[in-house]
Amino acid sequence: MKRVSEQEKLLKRKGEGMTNIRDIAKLAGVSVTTVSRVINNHPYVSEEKASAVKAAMKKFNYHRNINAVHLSKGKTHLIGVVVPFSYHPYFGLLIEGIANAALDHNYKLVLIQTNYEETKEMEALRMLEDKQIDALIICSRICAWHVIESYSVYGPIVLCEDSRNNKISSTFIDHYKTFTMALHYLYKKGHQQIGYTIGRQTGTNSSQRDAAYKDFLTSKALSYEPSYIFTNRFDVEDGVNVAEHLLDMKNRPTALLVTSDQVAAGILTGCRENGLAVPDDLAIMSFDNQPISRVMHITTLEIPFVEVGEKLFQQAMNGQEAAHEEVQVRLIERKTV
Amino acid sequence: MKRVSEQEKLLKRKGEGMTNIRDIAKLAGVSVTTVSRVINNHPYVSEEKASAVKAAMKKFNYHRNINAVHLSKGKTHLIGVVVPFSYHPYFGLLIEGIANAALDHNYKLVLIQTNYEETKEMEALRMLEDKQIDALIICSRICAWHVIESYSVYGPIVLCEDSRNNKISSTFIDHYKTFTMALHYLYKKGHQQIGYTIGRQTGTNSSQRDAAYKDFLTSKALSYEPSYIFTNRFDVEDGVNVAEHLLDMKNRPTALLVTSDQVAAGILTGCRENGLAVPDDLAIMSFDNQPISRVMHITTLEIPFVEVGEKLFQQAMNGQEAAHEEVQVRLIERKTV
DNA sequence: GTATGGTATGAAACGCGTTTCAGAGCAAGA
DNA sequence: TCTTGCTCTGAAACGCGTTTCATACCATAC
Repeated sequence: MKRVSEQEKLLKRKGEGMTNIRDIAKLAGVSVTTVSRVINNHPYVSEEKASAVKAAMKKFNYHRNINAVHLSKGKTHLIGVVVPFSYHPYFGLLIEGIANAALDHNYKLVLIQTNYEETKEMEALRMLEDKQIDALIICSRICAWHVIESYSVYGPIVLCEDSRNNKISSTFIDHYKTFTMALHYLYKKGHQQIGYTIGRQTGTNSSQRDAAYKDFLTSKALSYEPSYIFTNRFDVEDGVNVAEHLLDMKNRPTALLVTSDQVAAGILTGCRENGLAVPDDLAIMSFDNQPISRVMHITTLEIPFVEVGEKLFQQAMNGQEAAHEEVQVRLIERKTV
Repeated sequence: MKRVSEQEKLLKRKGEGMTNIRDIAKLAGVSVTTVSRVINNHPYVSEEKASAVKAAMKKFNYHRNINAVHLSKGKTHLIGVVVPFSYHPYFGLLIEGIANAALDHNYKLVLIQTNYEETKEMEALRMLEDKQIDALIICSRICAWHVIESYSVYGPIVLCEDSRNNKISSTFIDHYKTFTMALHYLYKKGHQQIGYTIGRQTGTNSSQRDAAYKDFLTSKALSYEPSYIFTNRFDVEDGVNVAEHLLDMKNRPTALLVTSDQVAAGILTGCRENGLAVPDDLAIMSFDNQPISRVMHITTLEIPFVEVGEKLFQQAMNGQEAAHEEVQVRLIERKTV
C-alpha cells in the first residue's frame, strides 16, 4: 500500500499535467531512461515495463515538457519565415507553400513580420543564433549579405532571391532572364514604349530587373524614359494610381510590365474606368498568376509558389552547404497583351 | 597567467557561440547568479563585476540558449495562431493585425495552418499543452467547444467567433446583428429577393448569419429560397462562378450579401462580363473592406482587422478568465447597392 | 546604540528530457 | 566451449538559465 500513498502525495503536490518523467519512472517502477524509451518508441523495452509506463502516463495525464526536449536536443522543429508583411498575396502564397511543406515534415513556422525594418530582420537572425528556430527562410532580405553570412554559422539560412554570388542557399527566379523574355515578348507584339512597375527599388530582384530593362532598351536602341518606371507599387490601389497617372502623360507607354497581379488588377480597373482600352491603348503583362489574374484575364507570368515553398523548405532542412535552385516561370497568355 | 590558459582551453573545447553561463561565470570570476543578473539587467550588481561579465560575454561571443530560458521560465513568448489557410486575404489581414500587436510586445507568432483539418487544430492545442506556446488564438475553429475548453487549463485560448455562451475568451463580430442590419438595409433599398454567399457552412459565424437570414425572411413574410444561398465561396473565382450561376436562374435574387470582398469582386467581374448590371440587376453588399473593394467601389461592411488583431492578442496575454469583446463593423456605402 | 532596510553576492535547487556508458542475460555461430 | 552480438535496463551526466535562500556589509532611522 506504500505505492498508493506515494501516488496520493504526488496528486496533491502536482497540479494537472505537472508530472515529469522522473515521477512517471518512480510510479512505474522503472528508470527515467526506460520511460524516455517508451515515449520515443525505442524498441528495447519489454512489454510489461512498457505497459506499466504507459499506464502511469495515462493515469497522471503526463505530457512531456517540450522545452526540455528542445533544450536537450538543441532543436525546436521551428522554422522562421521572414516576410515584410503577411497581408500581400505574394507573401501569403509563399507562406502557404512553405507551410504546406513544413506540415508534411512536422515542422512549424514562426512568422516574423519586418515591415521592411532591418532591426526586425536582425531579430530573426538572432532567433537562429539563440537556437529558437532550426533554420531561417528570408522571403525579402534587407540586411547586407555579409551580415546574413555571418549568421549562417548558427544554422541554415535560405533566401528567396538569386544568391548565386553568395554563400547562402536560395530558391529563386532569374529575374534578369524573365524580364528580358517578357520585354522581348512585348516587343514582338509591336510595343516599343514599354514601362514597368515594381515594389521596392532595392534588392537583388529589383536590380536584376532594372538591368534587364536597360539592356533591353540598349539592344533595341530605344531611349530610356524615367517616367515609364513606377516604383513602390505593391497593391491594387497602387495600380489604380498608376492608371490615373498614365492619363496625364503626353507620351504614354503602350505596354507595362507589372511585377504583381494585384497591381495589374488595379491598373486594369483604373484603365477601364478612365476609358483606356486594354490591351489596345495599354498592354499589361504581370507576375504571379494569382486568382485575380485568372478572373480578370490578365496575361501573367506564373510563379509556382508551391514549388518555391517546397524547395525553400527542403533547403532549410538540408542546410549543409549553399545550394541554388532556380525556378522557372511560365507565361500564361490571356487578354491583356 | 593561469586565467589565460583557462581561456585557451575553453576556446579549444567550445565551438563558436557554445559557451554557457557557467563558463562566463568562471571567466569573469563571479557566480552564475551574478552573470544571470547582468544578462537580465538586475540592479544589484556592482559596476566592476558587471563589466567583467560583459567583457567575458563579449570575448566569447556568449549568447544564452533560449531554450534553457524557456524551460526555466515555462514561457516561450510564442503565440500560436490557427488559420485554415494563410493565402486568403481575410486571414492575411487578421494575421497582420495580430502580428503587429505581437511585435509591440515582443511576442512571435507560430503559424498553424489547418486546411480545416481537425487533427491540425488538435496539434495546436497540444502545443499549448506541451508549453511550446504561451497562448493560442484560433481564427477559425473546428473542434467542439468542450474539446477547446478542456485544453484551456494549459493556457489562454482565444477565439475569433462569438463565444459568449462558452468559457473561452473571444473577440468577435455579432454576425446575427450585422447580417440583420445589412438585410434591412437592402430591404429598405427596395430588395425583396435577397440571397447570400458564405464560406464554410459550419461554425458559429455561419449559423448566426443563417439564423439572421431566416428571421429576417420571417419578419418580412418573405419566402425562403434555397437557391439564393451559395455556400463554399471563399475566393474571387468562386465569385465569378456565382455570377455565372446567376445567369441560369429564372428567378434571380436582386441583391446578394457576400461574406468576403474577394468573392464580391469575382461576382462583380462576372456580372460585368455577362451583362448583368450592378447594382441595377444585382446589388452586392460585402464584408471586410479589403483594398479590392475600394478599387472596385464595392459597398461593404468594414471589419477593423487591426483592432480585432490587437484585442485577440490582448486577450491572449491576459488569459485569466473568459472575456468577450464585441467589435463593431461599419457600413461603407459605395456603388454596388 | 540598536533596529531596519537596501545593496551585493553566491551556493544550490529547480525546470525536465535525452543520451552515453556500463553491465547483465541470453542465444546463435564457430 | 567460447565468442559474438543482440536485447533490456538504469545510473549518471548533459543541455543551461532562473530563482530562492542565506549571508554580509553598510547606512539611515529611532
